[in-house]
Amino acid sequence: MTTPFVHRNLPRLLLQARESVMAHTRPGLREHGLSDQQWRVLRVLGEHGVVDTGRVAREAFILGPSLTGVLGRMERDGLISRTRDTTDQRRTVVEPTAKGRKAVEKLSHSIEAHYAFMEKSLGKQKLAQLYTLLDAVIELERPQ
Amino acid sequence: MTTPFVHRNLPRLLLQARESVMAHTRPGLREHGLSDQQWRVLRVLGEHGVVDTGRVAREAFILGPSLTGVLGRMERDGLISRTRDTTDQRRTVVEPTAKGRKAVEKLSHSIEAHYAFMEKSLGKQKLAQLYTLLDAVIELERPQ
DNA sequence: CCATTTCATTTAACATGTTAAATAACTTGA
DNA sequence: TCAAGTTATTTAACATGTTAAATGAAATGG
Repeated sequence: MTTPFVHRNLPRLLLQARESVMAHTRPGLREHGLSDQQWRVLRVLGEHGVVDTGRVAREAFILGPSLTGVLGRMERDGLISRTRDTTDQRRTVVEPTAKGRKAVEKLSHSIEAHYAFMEKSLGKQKLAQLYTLLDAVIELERPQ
Repeated sequence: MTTPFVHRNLPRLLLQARESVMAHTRPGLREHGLSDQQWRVLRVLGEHGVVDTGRVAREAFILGPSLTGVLGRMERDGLISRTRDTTDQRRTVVEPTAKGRKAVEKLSHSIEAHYAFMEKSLGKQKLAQLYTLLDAVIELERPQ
């Protein structure tokens, strides 16, 4: 039996690229005591202020059950607060604390600087091209 | 405080693209009782036959401690066998069983078919372009 | 108005990711 | 040759991913 693979390994390549980008961001996150996932949550909160859990899950790309734990630890660490939605008691509403907002404020600057670095070293066009191609790949398998 | 983010969220985009591709592959893997990681291991074994754990870890992009568990369950499920390297007793050598090889054989076909589909719907050039851009991003942060 | 259905989140059980420390086997230099 | 350093893998402890089932609160139709 010969090697049955002809093409590059796309999932692995995507995983590796992601790791490569995060390798740059992670040290900053860790300085603030944040995991990757906690940062994703904070980023969503930084964009929208007060958000229900469902939306956090969608935008941070974290599954519900996983998010339950993440939010629990973030609350424990004083990064967010959770309350029940008064109009719909099924929903949980999440809000960053002052500490959480401060982390977003500081980290967002260094992350934007990283994008500037990538635009410079890779080329602004190529980066835009990458976004477009990734969007296209995502669109390929969209259900319905 | 205004929204502090200007750029697209590249790590999230990469994660989403990966999920999108895997969404197509996963059902086939599950039919064979394979997790994503188990498939990555089998793919490496399909490419090299007999490999030591360290190389599996590198090529399947799985950290050592994580791999220990994955290989344990794969051995339990009759997909691989493990032996000590005779010349260097520190190393563990991994080999696919007949069952494991059969899974690689079958799945590699449907996965190659998926690449054909992506080349057709996205364009062969664009896919190649995506590979190139991802390689460039990976190269950006290479240490040393 | 209430039984049924739908929806949002959590719990449970197991697999995997991640870092640090432990183990065990090689390697090296005095 | 042997103590010290290095390398490969595993163990430990905790965080996260993943699927199915449970819980509890709207919504809906008869």
